[in-house]
Amino acid sequence: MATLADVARRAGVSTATVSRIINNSPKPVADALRERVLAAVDELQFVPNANAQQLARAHRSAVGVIVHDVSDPYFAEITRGLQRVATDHGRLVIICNSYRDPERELAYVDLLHAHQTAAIVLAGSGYHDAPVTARLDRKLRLYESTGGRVAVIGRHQHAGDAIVPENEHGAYLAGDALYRLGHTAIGVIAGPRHLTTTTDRLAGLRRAARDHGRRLTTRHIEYADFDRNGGAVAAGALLDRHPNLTALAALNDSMAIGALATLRHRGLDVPGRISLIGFDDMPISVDVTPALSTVRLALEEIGVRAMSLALREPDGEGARVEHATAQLVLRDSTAPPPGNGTRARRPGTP
Amino acid sequence: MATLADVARRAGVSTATVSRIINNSPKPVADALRERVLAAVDELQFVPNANAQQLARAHRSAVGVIVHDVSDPYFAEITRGLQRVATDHGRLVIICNSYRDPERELAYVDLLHAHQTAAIVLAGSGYHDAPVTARLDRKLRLYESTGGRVAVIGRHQHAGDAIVPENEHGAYLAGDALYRLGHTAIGVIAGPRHLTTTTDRLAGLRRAARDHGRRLTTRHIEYADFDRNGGAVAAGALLDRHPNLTALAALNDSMAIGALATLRHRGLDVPGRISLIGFDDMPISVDVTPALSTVRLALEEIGVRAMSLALREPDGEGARVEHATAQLVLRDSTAPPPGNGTRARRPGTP
DNA sequence: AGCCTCTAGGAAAGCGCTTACCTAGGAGGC
DNA sequence: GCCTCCTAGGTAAGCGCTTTCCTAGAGGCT
Repeated sequence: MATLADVARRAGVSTATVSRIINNSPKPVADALRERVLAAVDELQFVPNANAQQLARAHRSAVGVIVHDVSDPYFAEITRGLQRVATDHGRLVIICNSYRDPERELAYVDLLHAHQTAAIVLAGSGYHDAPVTARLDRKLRLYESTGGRVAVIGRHQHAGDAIVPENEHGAYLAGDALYRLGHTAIGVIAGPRHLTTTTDRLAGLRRAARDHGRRLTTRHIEYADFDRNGGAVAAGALLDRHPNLTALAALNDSMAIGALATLRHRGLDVPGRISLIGFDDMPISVDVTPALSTVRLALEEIGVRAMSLALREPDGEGARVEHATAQLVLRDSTAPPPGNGTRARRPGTP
Repeated sequence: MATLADVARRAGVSTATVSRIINNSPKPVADALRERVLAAVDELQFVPNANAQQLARAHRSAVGVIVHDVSDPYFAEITRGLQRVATDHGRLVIICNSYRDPERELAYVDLLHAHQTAAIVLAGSGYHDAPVTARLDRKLRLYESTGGRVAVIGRHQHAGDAIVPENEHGAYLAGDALYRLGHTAIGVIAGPRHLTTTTDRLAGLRRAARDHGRRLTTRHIEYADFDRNGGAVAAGALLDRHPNLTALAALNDSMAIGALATLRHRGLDVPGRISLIGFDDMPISVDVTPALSTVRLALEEIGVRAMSLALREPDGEGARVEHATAQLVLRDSTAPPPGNGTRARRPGTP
């Protein structure tokens, strides 16, 4: 493996000169020399050792991203936004999947810290687990104290800047839409209990119920994994328990799509017999049949904004918190309950 | 930022001892010392500088993954497999999106090389661009010559081990199935011309046509981007050109789903009026209506196998090439053409 | 012609770690 | 009781770069 010194020897110059040339530093270098060095670099197929560069240089460059799971479309979208901005700034992105395991998340923070990344973006729900949260917080602060930048997506606590999606408000919108359509027997397909996203969205649904003079009982809520299969299973459980449900609200689109499969399987027409609404507005949600009513979170844009925060120069004004708006998107999976005279309300896709 | 030396000073020992303790090297250390050091590490919140470690250490640890786009479900699935194996081996994965740009791919190979990753996994179609391919090849070989391991997915050329999906064979199966159902007017929604995956799959379709005494004319092929929108546009173009098509073969599922949207939009019943078949069997393909007939590639497994290759000890027997089998999955989007007496053949989902 | 000022390029000191090699002291053998 | 052999721990030489500081020579000025 060729080193800087090899190149220098080959070109008959000092390592300092080679270094200046390959990093095209402002220091002027004679053209003849420059060419000789470049030729040597080429002949030796020299690739500078990035670890050595990082060590010797003061500034940091790469940025780390910790998400629950990139292969989940929700995070895939966010990640796309994160990447775009990072790439535009010439930054390398290191993506880490925590698979919703807080311990792994902690380990990754250490790891990114150790690798001297310029920033860490933490995307995904927080946990209802005080000790873990506190530990995370400490690590993040420590990282910040060494000059690292932190941006979190979707959690309130912790250090650094934050993008917080309107989870409560969005869920309120979804619930409100269902009640307005005339539904009274609504089942909720919730995510894992220990995730704050679950409780935030549930809270919105509860508030909508209250506003319509109803209450969401625990027996109408089924907790499951935030994925397709979780949704399928939860829908089944809910239906077994309350055969007369006329609407299902899923706390994300993946679960809603799973629920849709269960409903289809059981021969329940959507939205004729039962309405279904999701959350997130994943790209695929328009392609299922019926097209899914949902709450839109501009996922890619959230990524873009988060990375912009992570890359901004700290202005000494402390952490910045931005909200990401949620927006109701009524498509074809919601309608008035059967037997309700109200005429179908189908604003369609905007 | 605390360094090893700070910890050593604090604990009143040498840096060598601290290093040994935090890396729990085999060298024995008295318990009293170990505790003192660990306490110091804790008090100082010491996080070792990974760059310095990498530089000083001989062995490499992280592995780099270059994919076209993680947010594309095809790559998301593969990546999931890659990650799982890497994590099981305690390796950090660095994911890089090339966004199908060969130049960016080249740059990422350099970058991963520079960062001294232990292996590079390159996933995604190759390019019909000899100069670029040659450059990539050279870079990869250079990387290998410095001890890096290389594994590629879905391309024939290049250095290192390879997993090659049966693109030609899979497409043959799809085409064959359509012809057997009695279709004669088949339109093909192809990916970008310069990708080898496109030409490989097209070749399979061509062979199927030949075997059934037909020919695939260029006018029956529409090239587009390998994504949902590409499929939607291409389907429209094809239908405009040949209104009597009774079947559409898309070269991947994303395009097929886009095509489905166009067909729905135009009021063409699938599969009653027109059949549709995809390729890849993405998880979402069962959830669209009608459920998509397709060719299954065990994506996650491909990722698992690729990472296993990348992490294996080179055995001196040279590059290993493994094939990933393609398997026909007939679901609800394919049927005999309208007016054909043959009774519907619907093996359903396995 | 002599002196001063620039400028291009080199020497060398780190960056924060790992590890081969060395040393001092204690245990054990005779 | 002295010598040898371990062993726990320390010393210091790198790993491959960047960058500060320095030097030598060229050119300009009077």
